[in-house]
Amino acid sequence: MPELPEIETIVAGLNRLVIGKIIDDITWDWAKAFPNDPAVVDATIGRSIVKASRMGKAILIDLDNTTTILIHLKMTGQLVFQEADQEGPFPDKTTRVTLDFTDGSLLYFNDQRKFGWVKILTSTELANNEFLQKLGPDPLSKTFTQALFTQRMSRRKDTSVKAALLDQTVVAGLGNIYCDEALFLAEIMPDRKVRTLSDQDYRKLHRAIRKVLKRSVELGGSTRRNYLNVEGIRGHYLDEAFVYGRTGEPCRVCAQPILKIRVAGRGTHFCKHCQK
DNA sequence: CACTTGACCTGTCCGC
DNA sequence: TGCGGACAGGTCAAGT
Repeated sequence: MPELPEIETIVAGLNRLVIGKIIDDITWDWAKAFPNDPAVVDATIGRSIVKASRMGKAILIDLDNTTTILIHLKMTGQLVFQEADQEGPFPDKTTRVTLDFTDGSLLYFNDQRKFGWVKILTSTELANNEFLQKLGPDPLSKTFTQALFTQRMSRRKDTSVKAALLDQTVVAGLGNIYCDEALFLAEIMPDRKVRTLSDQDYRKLHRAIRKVLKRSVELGGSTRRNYLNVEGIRGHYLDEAFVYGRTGEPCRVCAQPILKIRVAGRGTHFCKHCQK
């Protein structure tokens, strides 16, 4: 699902809606989505939510007992909040985990494809989490300099630019949509080998990544099928996407039809005329 | 170590 | 209308 802009939107929503709420109960219907020791779950009841944050595409919800609820939405996960007196479409058959708060409000973790998960971790377990430790720089942070980007990419010289961008240890937060969009803006063919990139290509790509992610955050992310923010609302980036999901439609720059191929095992959209 | 592919799941869409 | 296959916003474990 959700890539950096969608996760950023969700985290902002959590910080607006669930801070200070006290967990009254946790229920789940799919064990793999909630792989936690019963004693740890028990210890979480009665704890309150301190803050939400993001590392790449992972969501962190800190509790007041120094534990953190770590969530990955994978392809089709959603986190949807519901007020006590509110009517909503959830829970439904995709609801995997439900957090009940003491004031009667709820937070649903829904996931059609069952790839995502919710894990309760101690501060030590969080600090030692290998996936989080290995994440590359966050493209929206000041640490994401062009020099660091180039250096990280250079570990993947023999693969396609697209495969390198999808590698979360190179840059944290890009997925299939924003890779295609950034490569269009940078005028680079997705199947180019990393080793063929010039200094100018790196400059354009670094800039394009930041630009497209910032724009999508402004528009609340992208909704293709499943993505919803915490308030159950869709994102609108795809209304103005350059290539993603626009196969056969005219390029917004040159009017040639957008093409779709397979790169790094993923559907990949591009403009043959604009990208080299 | 780096690269590619299949697996994890459910649902939808497209061609016959 | 039904059915099979491909594909869908991600990551990990295997294989080479």
